Amino acid sequence: MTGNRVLVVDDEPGLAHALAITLRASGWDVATAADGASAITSAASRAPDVVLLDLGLPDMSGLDVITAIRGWSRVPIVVLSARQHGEDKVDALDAGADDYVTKPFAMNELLARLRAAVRRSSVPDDASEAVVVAGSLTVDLARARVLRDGVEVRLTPTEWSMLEVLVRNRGRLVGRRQLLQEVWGPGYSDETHYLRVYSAQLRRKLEADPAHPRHILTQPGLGYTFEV
Amino acid sequence: MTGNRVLVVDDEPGLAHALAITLRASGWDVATAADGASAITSAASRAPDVVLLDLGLPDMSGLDVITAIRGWSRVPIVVLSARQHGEDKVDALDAGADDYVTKPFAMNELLARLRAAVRRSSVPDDASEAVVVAGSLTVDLARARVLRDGVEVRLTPTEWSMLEVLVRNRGRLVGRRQLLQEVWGPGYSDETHYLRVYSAQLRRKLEADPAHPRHILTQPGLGYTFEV
DNA sequence: CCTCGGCATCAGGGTTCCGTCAAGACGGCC
DNA sequence: GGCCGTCTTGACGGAACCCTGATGCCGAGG
Repeated sequence: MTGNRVLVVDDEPGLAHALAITLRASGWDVATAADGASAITSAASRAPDVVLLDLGLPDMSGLDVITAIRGWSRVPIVVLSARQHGEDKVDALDAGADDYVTKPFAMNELLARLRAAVRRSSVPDDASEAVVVAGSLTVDLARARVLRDGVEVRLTPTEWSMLEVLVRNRGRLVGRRQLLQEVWGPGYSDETHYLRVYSAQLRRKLEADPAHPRHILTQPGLGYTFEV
Repeated sequence: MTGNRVLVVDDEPGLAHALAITLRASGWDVATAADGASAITSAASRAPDVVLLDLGLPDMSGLDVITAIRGWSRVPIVVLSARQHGEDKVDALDAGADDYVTKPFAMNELLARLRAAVRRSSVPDDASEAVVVAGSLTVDLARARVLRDGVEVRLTPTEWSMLEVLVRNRGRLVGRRQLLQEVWGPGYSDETHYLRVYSAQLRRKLEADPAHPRHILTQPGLGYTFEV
């Protein structure tokens, strides 16, 4: 776990300093930023392995920082926030954050979550020859085919498109809006009914027990996740 | 994987810098270009092993850059784009790009695709594999001949061209647009009717039961696949 | 207790897509 | 010029698919 780069974004010098010391002691290569603008440029120029982002910044909203970084990078973002309520937790995760830690926090927990975030993101995705196996399901992204218990399952174009997006983002939350845009195109961001219809069809074709799915999971209010 | 040369074409300094750092850390020899004109000249003078091209350039369309490079070089081109929807993905692949990565992307995925692109380009077609046997069918790609149950089947030039594309991509999905472009050339991307006519003719000549084909399979809404 | 919003499921109708046949259009060759 | 194989284009039946509305379920909130 040594040598991984973390970008710490926090405007409180004391906390930022404490975090930097602790992280360096754990073998991290630490860079810091005190505001949103420098956080974005630093994320671009230094290519960190994970970003630790405090939502309370002086110059801009933490959500905008997430959105800006997500404009081009999938680097894992772990959010740090004082808010107790789940309101902005949902917003942050929807904007593209990977995990969420509420202040006050235990340093051990924070370290564990950073490690977990890096571990998840380091799963390579060689799409040109990708065959994803999830239980009795086999999804061949190159051939556009799905096998269930070894037999081919016939999917319609829209079903396949939706499954493809979910599988390419396997293990990650795919927001309702993102899913709608990637499958149906821009302008369909609010047709959430489509998602229900097609997730149900996919589950009927792919899940052993469609009422209790094990792979195509609903994250209420957020979106869907494909679990391996 | 060391020593391979990559040309990074991106007009965002931050992102280009981040890409250069990450690629160098992975053993690539990196050159950069910030606009389309210098990208083309650099591709010509430096002869990179792969080109990583951001579609959003200031001076010219990314598609024109692809077309220009394809005018004299077969270097693999991996396209980077902000668009979520597959609209210009199809355009880029039709113009001659080899692969496509959508922002936001995971660095691991990008590295994997670059490696895959170089690997594919460095493995020329092996003459020993130029004869493909599928059931009672034998397709000789080098001699442009087809045998069915040992007797030669006479194909028209267009029929052979379509079969050749399918067989060279045997086991993989060949998209409708890709098929049309490779057989009829650019500008025929929407003439899907041709595909129906010629797939029917090929099936009549090659399949034992043309109504229930075992080799030339259609994937509704997507394209065709040759199955061995 | 009732309402309300989000999710899952089902069914039908309009539309698109595929396969098929066949008639012109085109071009090479004698 | 006429013949012949090939390519293009049109028409049509049937199947598959996509969208949409209706209904029921569940949990949150008043």
